[in-house]
Amino acid sequence: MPELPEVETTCRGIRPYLNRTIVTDWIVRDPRLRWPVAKELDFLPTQSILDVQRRAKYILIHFNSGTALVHLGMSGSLRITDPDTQWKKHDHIALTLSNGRQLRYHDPRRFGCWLWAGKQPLEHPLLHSLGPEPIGEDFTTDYLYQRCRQRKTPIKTLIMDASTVVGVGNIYASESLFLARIHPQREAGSISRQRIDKLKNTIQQVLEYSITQGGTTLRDFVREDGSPGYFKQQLRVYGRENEPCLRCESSIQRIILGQRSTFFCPRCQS
DNA sequence: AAAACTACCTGAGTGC
DNA sequence: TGCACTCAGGTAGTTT
Repeated sequence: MPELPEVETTCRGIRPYLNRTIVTDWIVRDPRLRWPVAKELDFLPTQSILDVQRRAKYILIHFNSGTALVHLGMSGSLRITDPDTQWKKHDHIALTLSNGRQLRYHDPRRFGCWLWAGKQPLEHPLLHSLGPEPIGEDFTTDYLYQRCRQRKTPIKTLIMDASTVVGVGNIYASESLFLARIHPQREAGSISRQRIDKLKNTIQQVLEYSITQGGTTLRDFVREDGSPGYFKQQLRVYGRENEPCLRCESSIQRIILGQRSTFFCPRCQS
């Protein structure tokens, strides 16, 4: 499931192939994504690609006339291929480039999107009210502590809310809370500033380390060259229900929180 | 304002 | 082998 490290890995992977190329062809085999693929993208051929950036889990591809917003949803991936590579069942979109390569968008569950955001992409409705990047100077202990004040919501729900901080999905939320030794159901407003400081640091460490591993591959995620990410081997609680805690050997528990599976150690996390 | 919940989608896995 | 069913999850949008 693409979370921030997977999107960052994808961005870094495709950027060298896209920057300073010209779009020679734009192919949409199936426009039915979360929202229909934007019709403005039909004008991409002959345009130059200026840069590829990431904001939250959105990939921003900057062309001369504006920016495309690409989201991988839950099962999306982008690969660099040769144009004559056999299409796979859920390859929905392709962007052919002047360097002879092709960018392929694959998304079995079709929860992703390809939208047009014009010349001021950060003002697009999907981007303008997002919280700070977790790996960036705006995500401070004071900020996170203030966001928690008076909030009765479980801390896991709060850190997964993109208006608080972007990029922390279900996997990394469980992992960060384990490392910070905070119970996922703990009321956000009841946590001390010291533990919030610890949590802010563990969120950053987990995400940064996962990026060095190329992200986490559970099922679908592949890098731009088709290879998996290796952070799965580093997961301490996610997906380990009834397995021993790596710290105290208690049985890892799974609960449902905000409709999502949540893993934690009942002894280490209070 | 905040919290809780829904919808969107397909493949994998399970039980009969 | 096949059918019916559940589960997984990012996040915008709706309801309480």
